[in-house]
Order: sequence, then C-alpha cells, then structure tokens
Amino acid sequence: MSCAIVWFRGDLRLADNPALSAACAEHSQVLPLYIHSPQEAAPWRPGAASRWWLHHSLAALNERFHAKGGSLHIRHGDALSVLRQLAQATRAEAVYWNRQYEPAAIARDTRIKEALRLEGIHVHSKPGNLWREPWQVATKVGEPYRVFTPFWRSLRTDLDGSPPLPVAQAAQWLRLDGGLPLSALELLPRIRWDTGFGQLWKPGESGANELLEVFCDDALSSYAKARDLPARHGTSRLSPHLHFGEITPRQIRAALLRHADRRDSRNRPDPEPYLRELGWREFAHHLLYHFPTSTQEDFNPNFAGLRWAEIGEDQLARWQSGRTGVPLVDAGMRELWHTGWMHNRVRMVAASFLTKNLRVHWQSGARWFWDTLVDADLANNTLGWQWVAGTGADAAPYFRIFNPVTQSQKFDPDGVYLRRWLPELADVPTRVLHEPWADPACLRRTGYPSPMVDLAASRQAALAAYSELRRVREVPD
DNA sequence: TGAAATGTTGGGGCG
DNA sequence: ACGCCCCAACATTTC
Repeated sequence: MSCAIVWFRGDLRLADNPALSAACAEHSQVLPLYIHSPQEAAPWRPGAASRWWLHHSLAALNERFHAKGGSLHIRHGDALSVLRQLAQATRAEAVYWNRQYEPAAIARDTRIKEALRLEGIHVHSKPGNLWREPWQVATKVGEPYRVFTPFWRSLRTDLDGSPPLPVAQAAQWLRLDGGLPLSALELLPRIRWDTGFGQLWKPGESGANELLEVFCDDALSSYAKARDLPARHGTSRLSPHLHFGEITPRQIRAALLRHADRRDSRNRPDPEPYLRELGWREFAHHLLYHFPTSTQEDFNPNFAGLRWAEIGEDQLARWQSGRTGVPLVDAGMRELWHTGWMHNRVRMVAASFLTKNLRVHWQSGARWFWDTLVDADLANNTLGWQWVAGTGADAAPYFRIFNPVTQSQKFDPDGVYLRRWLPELADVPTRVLHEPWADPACLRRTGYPSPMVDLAASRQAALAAYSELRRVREVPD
C-alpha cells in the first residue's frame, strides 16, 4: 500500500486538479491535507474577507471528502514541519501539490521541496491554476511580456484544448487522527461584519460550478456590454472562486466554448470578451512571477519622484467607509464593505479617485482592497492598482483620470446602483443623484456629505504634478 | 478600460 | 436663393 499526501493550498477542488489526480493514479492511499500557515505569506497575509471565504471553502472541501468516505486533514503551523511529521506518521512516499505563483509561496515551496527530497520523499508540483505557466509565455527574444495585447495574442493562440480532468477518486482516502477542527483556525471575524456574505456567496467547488452555469446561461451573451453596468449582474463574479482554485480557467474556457457551440448559429454568444478578462488574470500572474518586487514598488521607476499626498487616517477612513461625498465612489466602497466585492468598473473609479484626486499612494488602496475583498489576489490586486495609478507596466497613462460623475451618468444612467448603496439618496432625482453638491438643499436634507475634494481642481492638481514629474525627468539637475 | 478643450461639419432658422 | 449665425453632433488634440 503506497501512500501520498496531497497538500491543498490555492486549489480547493476535486475536479481538474492535477496534483490530486496524479496522487490518486500513482498511490493507493491518499491523505488530503490543509496547513494553515498565514505567517508564510507575509507581508501579504490573507485579509479578513479572504479568511471568511477560506473558512467556508475549506468546509465545502471537507464535505466533498466526507461524501467520498475521506476527510480533509487540517493542521496549523510551519508547513515543512507538518509535512515532515505527517510523512513519517503515514509512511508517505510522496507529496503532491499544485503550484502557486506569489513570491512568498515560491520561496516556501522551493525550500520545502529541497528539504523533503533530502529526506527521500518525492515531491510533485503540478501546474493547475493558469492556462500556461508564467515561464512558458515569452517574447521572440525570450523576455517576459510587459504589454497586455501582445501577451494575449501570444497566449490565446497557444491554449491547451485538452479537456479538464474529472473528479479525482483515490483507491482509499486516508483518515488520520490529530487533525484540527476547522473552527480552530479562527478564520471567521470576531466582530460579525460578514452577516450579509452568506446570502451572496457560496464558497466551494459546487458554488463555483453553479455560478459558471448561471453565467453561461444568463450573462455570457450580453457580457460585452452588460459587464460595464454596475447595477446589473453582468459579470461572472467568479473571481473569489478562481482565487481559491475552486474552479480553473481551463474548466471555464471549456464551458464557454461548449456553450457557444450549443446555441444556434445566428445567436451564438461570443466567449472572446470574457476569455480576454481571464487573459488579464494570466497577465497579472505572468507579471508577478517575473517581477516579484512589483507588489511593493512602482513597476515603472519614472514615478519614483512623484509626491503622494500625506493624508490623515480620518481622510483615508472617509474613502474606506464610503463617505467621500462622491456618489459612485461611495457606492462602490460600501458595496465592498457589505459584500466583500466591488464591480470592476467601480473599482477603477474608486481607485482613480484615491490615487489621482486624493493622490494617495496606490499601496494604501491596495492594502484596503486586500483586507476587504473576498477575491483578494496578490497578482490581480497589484496589477489593478498599478494600472490605475499609472505606475504599472502596461498602465493607464497618468493623465487618464476618471470623472466619477461622468462615469455614473454613463454606466448607471438611472442611478439604480447609486440608490442601492446610498439609501440616504434614494429619493433624490436622478439628475441630482450623480452630483448631489449641485443642490445644496439636497445635502442639507439628506445629510450626505459634500465632496472631500473638488473634482475639477484636484484633477488639475494631479495633471500639474505629472507634468512637473516629466519636467524634472527631462531636465536632470 | 478618460476627460476636457478645441476644431469641424452640417442642418435649420432667419433676414 | 443666399449668406449668416447658432448650435448640436462629431472629430481631433491635449493633458
């Protein structure tokens, strides 16, 4: 009886799981293991919303194993020590895992792989959560891509068309005493701000697959247009499921293509716009892998001289809690707080407001998103914030400053989204709703704050700071 | 996956 | 019928 340990990390699923499938194929006994070791992810330990999701996703995974006569073995602490100890206790010959690509994870896995191999334990690390491994995509001269469009052109012609792996089944799932109950990980918040989350989200593999089906049936055909409207459920909202590896890009692509084929030829949904968004996810992982310092540093060194505003905690708190006085920004920040998620267009607007109108360093925003998003993902978060701030590799030019009023007029013309998240403004006529300060009586009556900055003036100030930066760079002292 | 300023065009009202 | 003005709609430029 040969035994293997499958170490679950960012791949909380049974289907299309290369590590799990390989372990089941090559060994008769398989121990599914989760080790909680947030300190090993420093300085990006999972935030509060992420931990909420993790708790429920682990519970769902554990249930899946129970249904199969197994159990997810849960431990806490230093991953290498736990693996060593369990390998000894089970006489496991091998450890399997699917790769992660964050710098801290790569360093940890490299160290653990070497240590285990020295002790005679086979280690199999598998690709699982990306279409292509980051080192498999390169320019003609072998460099990593820095611009999305050529990256996507290269990637999309080169996608693996093989079908996703079926749900893995071991000859025998190994059950072991000494594991922790899930509650011992203390992932759920002490102050229960998460009360609304359960209504919205169903963490876990089956939740992910249900959501994918709903998306293919209801939203895919109108995705290209509807994805920009925050009032609608026009996006897939698969991002947290993807982050925790409850579903893979390969499964999603297979479902999309299957769906596009099934329809009659006249009204065939085009999967391309959505696949392109998954391409951005791949691009983010590609960049983080090749440029691991980009979580802490501006990708583009030209911005090193940019002076960011030093704002007080109370000012930052206004942005965080959705009391800036700018409706679309506030609606987004409140959606984030109440649901652990924010519509992508609104993320761009809220981030543009923080970095350009308030001129707060993008890291402050990235930190808040990291702590409050259920889909917080180091690669995506870093790319997104650097993109908005203009400091990124393939970023929005610095002068591209969103006007939150224009944006809500354009993408939430009837104010449905604004009213949903700003109940104090629910009765305000739509024209005023987009810019309540235009009607001082409205502010007095509703108690909604006046904007913490003048949009036009702060835009001008940001543009001035940019041209100053350029002047300094072109004429060095 | 910008916004605002500036430039151009063309239709309609009007003397 | 014509020129003129106005202005909306669209295009281009600039940040």
